[in-house]
Amino acid sequence: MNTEETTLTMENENEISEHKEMRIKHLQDLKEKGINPYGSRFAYTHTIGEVIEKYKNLAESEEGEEVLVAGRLMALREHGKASFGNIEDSTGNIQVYFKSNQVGDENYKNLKLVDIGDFIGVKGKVFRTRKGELTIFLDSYTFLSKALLPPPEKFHGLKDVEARYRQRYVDLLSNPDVRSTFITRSKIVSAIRTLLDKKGFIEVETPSMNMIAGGANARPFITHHNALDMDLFFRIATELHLKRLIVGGLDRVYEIGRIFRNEGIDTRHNPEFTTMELYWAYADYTDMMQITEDIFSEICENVIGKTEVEFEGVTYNLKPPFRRLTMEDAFREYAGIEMKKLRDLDYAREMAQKYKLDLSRKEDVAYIMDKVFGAAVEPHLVQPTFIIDYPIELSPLAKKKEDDPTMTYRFELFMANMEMANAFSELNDPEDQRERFTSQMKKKELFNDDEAHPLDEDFITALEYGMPPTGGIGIGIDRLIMLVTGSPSIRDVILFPLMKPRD
RNA sequence: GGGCUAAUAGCUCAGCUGGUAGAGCAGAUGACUCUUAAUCAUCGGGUCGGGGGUUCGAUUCCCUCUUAGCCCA
Repeated sequence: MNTEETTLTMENENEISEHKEMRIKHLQDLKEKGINPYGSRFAYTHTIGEVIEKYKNLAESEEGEEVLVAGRLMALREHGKASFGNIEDSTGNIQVYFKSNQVGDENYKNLKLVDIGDFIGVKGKVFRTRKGELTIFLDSYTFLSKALLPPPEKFHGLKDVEARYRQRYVDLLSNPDVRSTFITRSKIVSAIRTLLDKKGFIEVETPSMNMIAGGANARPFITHHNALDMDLFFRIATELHLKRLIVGGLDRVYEIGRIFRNEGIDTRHNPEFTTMELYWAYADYTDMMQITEDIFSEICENVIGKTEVEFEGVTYNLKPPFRRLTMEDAFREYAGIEMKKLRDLDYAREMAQKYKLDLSRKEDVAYIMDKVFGAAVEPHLVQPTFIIDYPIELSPLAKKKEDDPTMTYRFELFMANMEMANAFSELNDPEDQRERFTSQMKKKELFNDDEAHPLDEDFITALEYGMPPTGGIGIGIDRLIMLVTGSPSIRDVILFPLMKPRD
């Protein structure tokens, strides 16, 4: 397609903005001059960050070596026959100095065809201006790519929340803080891997699409395989496959994986999110508390250099040990409720009413207990707290307690009123597991509960081959990142959060 | 699911009790060879989220839809 056709297509599609029109004109002018606006490989000698680091002590009288640097032009200040600009790459932002009698008259005139947002490659010596700004004194510059659309306002950046999520590329290119959040995200995930690898765990990958979506109580997404003419479910957890691997003799495994839950969207929920699940043979849930403390504190220490994080105006201390509180004690301490009495349906209903809970869908005692806990206790769980020992009905995959078969060896970690982790001593008795699944199925029938755990026959078969006693944990990675980066919404830590289409 | 709020130039935002819109940045043209939110002069840029209603007249008032944010369940 030649230039004229390109322009026509663009103009026909929608009304073209003044800015875009001008930039297309610059593009054409460049082509007419025989300059390719979309260049190719540029062999830079330094990243911008490297130049800044290398010459941070350069004195005003000194002159550095010649460097080649590439980046996006973020600002241009013209002064007749000399101009200052700023170019930026992922490592930093540096000033460049175009001077007519240095780059040559023709090249200097072509600067008119450079727009803010364009990518250029530059060559020149590093020096420091009279005002002390580290600057590259350009001998030449090259066009690397044209930006047909202008970047957002240089001072405020892109503020519109909706636009930031929908067009994350614009958000990223104009807001350095946003880039920094996602770089931190990457560092956190990487630090988790390093820590677990050091502890002898191996990272594995298990299927995202399955015939059965198990490992949690949640509604799955459904998809369809055409060649097999078969419906499949996207995973809602990685648990059941990872435990199969424990059966198979991989004694320490983890997976950092995307999971999908067909539920509402708010500041703490995105339909797809990332969990780290870990299973450790011959360990139990007390070991899981230990490793949770290790992960949270070490990750903080490694990534932000301290074990205190600021989130929504509150300082959280992630230095171990975290407080440990049984669910029973938590009910008593924060709500004055005797948990055992909640097993009485009338009393449970009474409490549900007290906390104005909607019971239209499910009426079973365990469900109410869970909801009452959420309403009466969770708001009090600010600093990191392990809530220990959960009722058996809420924990179909956890081992029951030896001294109380109505309870399981399970804990959840709460912090900032968010559930951050969920762990248990894994149920490894296949007969017990079958009973748990069966009672979940009954719940499904009785209460039309579409979040009840499905029966996974193959998983029971795996347990029949024998699974060692095992401790397992799942950690919500997105929420961990929210905490560490101080991001109030999960959408701030997911690059491309799910958005409803416009219109 | 319910309530509240928001949507105005490419971006950030003003716009009073209704009289068809302004600024800054960005852009164009010109001046300027050490500026850095450069400066100065001139100029262009808007289906005021979509649809409907009230009115002589609606960005403004009413209804409705869409999207987003916050709070509640």
